[in-house]
Amino acid sequence: MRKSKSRSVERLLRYCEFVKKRLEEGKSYVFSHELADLVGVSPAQVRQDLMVFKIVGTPQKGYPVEEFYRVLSDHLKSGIKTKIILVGVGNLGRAILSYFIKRKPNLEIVAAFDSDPQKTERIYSGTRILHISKMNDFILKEDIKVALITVPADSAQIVADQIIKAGIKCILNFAPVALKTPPEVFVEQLDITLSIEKAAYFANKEAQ
Amino acid sequence: MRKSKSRSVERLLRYCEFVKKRLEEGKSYVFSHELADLVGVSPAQVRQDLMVFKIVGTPQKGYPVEEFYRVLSDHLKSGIKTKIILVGVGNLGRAILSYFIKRKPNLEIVAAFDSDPQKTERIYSGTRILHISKMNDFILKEDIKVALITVPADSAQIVADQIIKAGIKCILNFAPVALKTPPEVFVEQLDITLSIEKAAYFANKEAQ
DNA sequence: TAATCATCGTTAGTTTATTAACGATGATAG
DNA sequence: CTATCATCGTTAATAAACTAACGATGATTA
Repeated sequence: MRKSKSRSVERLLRYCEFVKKRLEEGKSYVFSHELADLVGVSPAQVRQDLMVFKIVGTPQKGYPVEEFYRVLSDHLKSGIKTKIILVGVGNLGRAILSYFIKRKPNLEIVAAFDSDPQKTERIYSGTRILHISKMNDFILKEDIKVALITVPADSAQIVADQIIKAGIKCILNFAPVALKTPPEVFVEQLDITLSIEKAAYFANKEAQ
Repeated sequence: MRKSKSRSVERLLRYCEFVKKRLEEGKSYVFSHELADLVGVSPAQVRQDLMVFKIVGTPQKGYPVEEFYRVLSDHLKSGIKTKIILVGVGNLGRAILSYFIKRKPNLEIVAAFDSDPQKTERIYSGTRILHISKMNDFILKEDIKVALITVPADSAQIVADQIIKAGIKCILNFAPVALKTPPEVFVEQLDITLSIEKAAYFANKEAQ
């Protein structure tokens, strides 16, 4: 899948949340440089992002918050709640389950899966944990499109192949391997340990 | 800080780990396309990464694993264990503490900090949790250079300013705001919720 | 020995992402 | 009323990240 708009989508999601807050505060306008500060890019980048959506601002006033929010939330949020599954209830999987629960109203982790029978058929942080043998059916019946992979590195590709065959279209991969997937599947890599290692690397380099 | 080498550092860390495994398996050589598959780039990119370190391979055989590992680990890992602190012991902070513990032998989260006295002066997942008022001294005395920020969005900047003043050089920011920092400080943004939202966005777009 | 071929090192080119620049606008102040 | 000026929309330029391409190498096979 084209990652082309990937970064801009991140920004748009942030803009949207920020502008919603503005709206609730009763403010009518917002400037590009305020949004730029929020997400850490130049005002030019913000204006470019908004250009695509024909959100027009006026100099001296900025962008009208109400229209801004309406247009963006229309584009970004589908009316329905997006159902998500998590695969791999190890340390990281549990960490994410306990962190993410009810964090966003229109996103829900509806089930988690693991191959270890000791971990399954119970509830963790409000989420059902089922045996991996039930995963295919679940994805199909519940029409799940988004999955978080939190299995060890050497199982990640196997899991990915399996869930893609079952109908998953978007994967957040927390395992430290690159997944081979068909081009229409969106994959985002998110390796916390690697990020920490990288930070440590820069810290030690600076020191010299 | 120049993010220039940031992505290549990620790859080098992965190469290093992979090559170490190869070494333990008793294999003598590794090909660029094997490393490319591992990290999800082209073999050309891998060869370019290695060029910088003068790691030379031979056609038909590939790169010599032993020299490869020696050169890279020399460059990437400092001999000493890197000490890390975590600021903000909410859901996310606890999640990371419980996940990360003893994951990498030369990285250690040596303490966590929070402003809530109810959470402090105890141990969570093997990590001491101290009151935030002790943070400055701790950073100075223990010579900490790396910090994970897991506080809510509206406190993140305040925390960042404070720890940078105390001597922190590298920040992993899990809060959903861009931090304003001096150019010599390395900041990595890591917003799990945002990534999930983004995946949900693509899932819903695909559906149409 | 000679031909083949996978892979190497390196340079050039492409794509993606972001910033710079600049004329246009229209609110505000003199 | 006019001048000023912050900000807008848009295009051009720059920077970063990655891939393509190609001659060179040297192991393998005929």
